[in-house]
Amino acid sequence: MEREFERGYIKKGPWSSEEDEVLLKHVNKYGPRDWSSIRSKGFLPRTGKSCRLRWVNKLRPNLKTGCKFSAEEERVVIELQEQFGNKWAKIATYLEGRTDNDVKNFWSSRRKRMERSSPRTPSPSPKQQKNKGKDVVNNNQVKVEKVPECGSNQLEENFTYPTSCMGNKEEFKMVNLPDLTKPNYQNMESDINGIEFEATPLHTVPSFESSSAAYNFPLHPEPHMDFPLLPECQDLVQEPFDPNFMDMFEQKKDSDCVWSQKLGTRLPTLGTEGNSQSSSNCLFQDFSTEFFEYFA
DNA sequence: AACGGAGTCAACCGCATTAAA
DNA sequence: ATTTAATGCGGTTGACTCCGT
Repeated sequence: MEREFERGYIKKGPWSSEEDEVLLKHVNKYGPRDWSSIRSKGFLPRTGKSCRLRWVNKLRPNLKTGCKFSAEEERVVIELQEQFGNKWAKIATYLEGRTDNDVKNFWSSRRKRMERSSPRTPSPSPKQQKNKGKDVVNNNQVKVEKVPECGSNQLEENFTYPTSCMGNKEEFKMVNLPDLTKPNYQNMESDINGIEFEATPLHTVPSFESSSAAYNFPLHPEPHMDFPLLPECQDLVQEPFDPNFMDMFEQKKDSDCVWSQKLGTRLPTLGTEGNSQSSSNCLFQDFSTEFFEYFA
C-alpha cells in the first residue's frame, strides 16, 4: 500500500477501477499525452507506457469492448493482413472501435485455429503470405459459420466468412459473396484517408486544451481504493463523471453492439461501394488456398 | 464435480521511431 | 548534429473463462 508511492516503485499487473478513474481524469484534463508525467507527478505508480496502453486499449472512447469481431471485420482484417502483413496498428485504423491489440489477438487466435485444423499446412509467415494469395476460388458461394455475436447485420448476409472459427459444420449456411473491385482494393489506403467520418474518428483526438468543457468519462461504480491518492490526485478523482458521456461521440453505450451497422459508411468498402453486383469472385482471388482448405 | 484443452484478453517486454533538449 | 526521453508498435505470455469429457 504505502510502497506504491515510494520512490522508484512501479506497479504492474491488472488495473484497478480507481487507477482507471485517475487515468481518465488525467486524459480528461490534459488530453491523451504526457503519459510519463502521470507517474512523475505522482498520480499513478505506473509507467507512461503502461498508462498509454491502458488508455488506448481499454479506456479510449468508442471502443467495441467485449464484442467479437463481426464477419465483416474479419474480412477486412484478413484482406489487410494479406496486403500489409502484420501491421496491426495500421490495420486497426480501418476498423472502427478496434485496437491494434484486438486485431493482433484476433489474428493469433485465428492462426492457432488454422494450425490445429490443418497441422500439415502451417500458416505461412507474413513474408510468405505477402508473396502469395493469388489463388482463385471458382465458386462465389462458400460455407459460413453462424453469424458471430457482434454486428449481425445486412453486411454479413452479403459476404463470406472464409476460414476461421470453423466448428460444427451443421451451423454453416450458404451466402453470396460480396462484390469487390480491384481498384478500390488497391487504393484502400488512399480511400480511407478521404473518408469523412461522421463522428470522432479513432485517429483524431478532440482538442482537450482548446475547450474548458473537457470530456467526461464513466466512473466505475464501486469505489475501492487499493492505493492511496496523492493530494493532486484527489483533485483528479472527485469531480463527478457524466454518465451520458458517450453521447458526445454520437453513440449509445455499446451494450447492443450495433457498431457494425455503421461499417458500411465508415469503413473502406474494399470495392463493394456502389458496385454491389459485379465480380463476386474478386475477394477470394486475394486469399490463399489455405483459407479454403477447410471446406474441402 | 473435476479436469484438461482451447479460446480470449490484458498487459508486459524489447526494439524502433520520433520529438525535444 | 548528437543525445536523451517519450512514444509507438509487434511479439509474447499468463490469467481467466468456457466447454467438452
